[in-house]
Amino acid sequence: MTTDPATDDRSTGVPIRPSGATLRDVADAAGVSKASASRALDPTSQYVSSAMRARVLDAAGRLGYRPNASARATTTGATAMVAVLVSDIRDPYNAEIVHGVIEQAGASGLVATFAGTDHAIDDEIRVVRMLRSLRPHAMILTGTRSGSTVSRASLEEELARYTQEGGRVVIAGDDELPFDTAVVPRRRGASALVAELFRLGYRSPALIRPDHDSAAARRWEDGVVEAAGRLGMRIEHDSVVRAPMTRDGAYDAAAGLMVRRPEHLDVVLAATDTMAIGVMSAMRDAGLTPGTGIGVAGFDDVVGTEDVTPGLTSVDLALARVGAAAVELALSESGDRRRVEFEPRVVVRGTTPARAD
Amino acid sequence: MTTDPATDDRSTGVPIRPSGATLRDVADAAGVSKASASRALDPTSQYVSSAMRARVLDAAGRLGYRPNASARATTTGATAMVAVLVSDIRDPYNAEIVHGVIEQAGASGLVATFAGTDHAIDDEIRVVRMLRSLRPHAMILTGTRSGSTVSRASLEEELARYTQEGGRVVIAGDDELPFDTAVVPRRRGASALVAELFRLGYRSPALIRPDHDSAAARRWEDGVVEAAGRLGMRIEHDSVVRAPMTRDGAYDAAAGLMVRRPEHLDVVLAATDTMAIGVMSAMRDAGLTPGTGIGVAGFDDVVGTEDVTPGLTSVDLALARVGAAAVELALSESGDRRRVEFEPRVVVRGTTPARAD
DNA sequence: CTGAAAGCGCTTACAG
DNA sequence: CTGAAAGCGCTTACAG
Repeated sequence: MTTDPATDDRSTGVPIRPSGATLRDVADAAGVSKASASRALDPTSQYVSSAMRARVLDAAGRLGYRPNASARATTTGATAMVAVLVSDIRDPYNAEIVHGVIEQAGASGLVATFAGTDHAIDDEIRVVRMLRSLRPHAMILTGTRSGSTVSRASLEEELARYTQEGGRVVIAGDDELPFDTAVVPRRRGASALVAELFRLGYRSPALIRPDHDSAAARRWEDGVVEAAGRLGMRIEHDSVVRAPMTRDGAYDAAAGLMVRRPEHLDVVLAATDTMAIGVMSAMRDAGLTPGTGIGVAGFDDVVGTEDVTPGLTSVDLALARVGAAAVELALSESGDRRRVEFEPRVVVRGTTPARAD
Repeated sequence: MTTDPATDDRSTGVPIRPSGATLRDVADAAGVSKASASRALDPTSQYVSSAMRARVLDAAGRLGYRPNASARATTTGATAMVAVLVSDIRDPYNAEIVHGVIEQAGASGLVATFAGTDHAIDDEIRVVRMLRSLRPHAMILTGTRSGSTVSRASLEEELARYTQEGGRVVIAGDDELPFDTAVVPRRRGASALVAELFRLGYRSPALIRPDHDSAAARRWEDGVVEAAGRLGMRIEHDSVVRAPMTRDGAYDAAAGLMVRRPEHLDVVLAATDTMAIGVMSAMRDAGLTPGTGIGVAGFDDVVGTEDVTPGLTSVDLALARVGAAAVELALSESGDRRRVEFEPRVVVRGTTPARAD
């Protein structure tokens, strides 16, 4: 499906529509020129008599006038829009970021447009090409992407073209493409979690991590290991277990861990909340109560962890704020590449009470 | 925050952008007129010599030309876009529908735009007004909405204005606004579930339903009751329990139910999968195994029910297809109000084995 | 099959 | 403070 870059995408069978009231109509109804009507409708325009503005506003209201954004955009050169490329909107992680984008875009008077890319870089290239037509102020890339090095180069090239046209590109997620980035603070969050657990008296963690090697999983593990090393906590080699990134995968891994029970083990860290819930079940089925004796902590705080008992300690990555920050980056000028990262918030709940000793 | 309908929303501080190659540039590079270039780029245009088309396509490719969608839209009158109003994208139920919309829109050569409305009708009115500026081909409303009767009337009025301009309005969800609707088959799905359970030998269900009176909850209960009545299954009065729509809410309700244990109870139906998972926990904690003796069934099949053991019987509402169908409704002509509804799919898993008797 | 011209609905210098 | 005019980048009859 190699689309010729020059091929057009007109005529999708979409019918032409009649339009509503136009600036001309408003001007006529108010008895002024189009130019004046345009100025009266622009809240930032200075030189307009309030009498005329009132007349124009009144006429516009009566006619239900809405400015034609396309016409405006062909005049001004760009659409008041940010385009978001998201791998899969059904992933709650992405949905949270997207939510932040929508909110912030709305607050900034922009509309947000989305295109799915199904994790494939080749898809993204196609989508970027399509979106360039809309002349959005910015494109925001979120979610993970996988593809060959060649594809990656083509994607960067297509994005570069877009920036040469004056567009802005912002990444919301991992810091791996050469553009402004609103970072999802995985590494920092994992470190903060470990530091907090240390403060609560925990000393010997086990890790349940996904068995695939995603950037996300790697950053979580890096953060954990970094903080543990710094604080002098020991992570035994056999206390790092790989498992499928599901509740059941983590259940099995944790069940095995509970049988072996490494000597000083006092807390199990799972790479996601969903996995942590599997860990809790495995502990229960092994006759243990999470938080009593051995603690449990998750990561991401995006699924309904408030629903489990006892409450699951986790890390809030402020994903909605990441999305909002991406929009802000897109709207502010910049000379060189920028990077914003929020402080993640460790949320201590019942699964990691302070240890008595 | 009553926005004057006539007030403009220009000048959000968004900078003007330079643009890329233009049709003029392509025409010049190919040595033809703008008109010819335009036709050559239009795959449906008949009267173009293939020699010229080749030259133009080549030039466009070299220049990285992308047609300006805004200019095209001001010429043709409408944007190749569907606008989706969604109450909260973080709700997996909505995310699934939205996913279907994005896919189908992409396949139809349209882009999809989203605006959040936070469940409030007044918000939706504001958003519809804003979106009208974009002249999208259609607006798709999804998710639940709450608001006064007055607000509801204003919303319908604003939407009517939009349809008068030639726009199309489609609902993806419950059948309660006077527009084309892609129905989420809750009622039908609940009936089908009960029929299937009947076939498997179940005769005495208990119901755990949300304690608030949403349209969704009502439709589920209606479907259950209808099928049960039709099949001669009895639902005892004290076997319908209201509970908060969370795992824990359902847990408590089910725990109470297990203590009382209505005489012939053989299956517990929960209004959502999340609630069903709470029911399963309560049963376990009461020393029972879900599916052995008493069955459990959820609804929606949207959360990761494949992760629980035994697998949870549920109903797949085909939400992505609902989203896709909404786009299709938006693109096809219609005289009067239409309504499409898919057959939901009952997914039988380990929690409801066939009963021996 | 191809080109010159008009027009879509707006905004923005440029003159008053 | 107000208006006439030009221009944004396209598409589409209308003549060749």
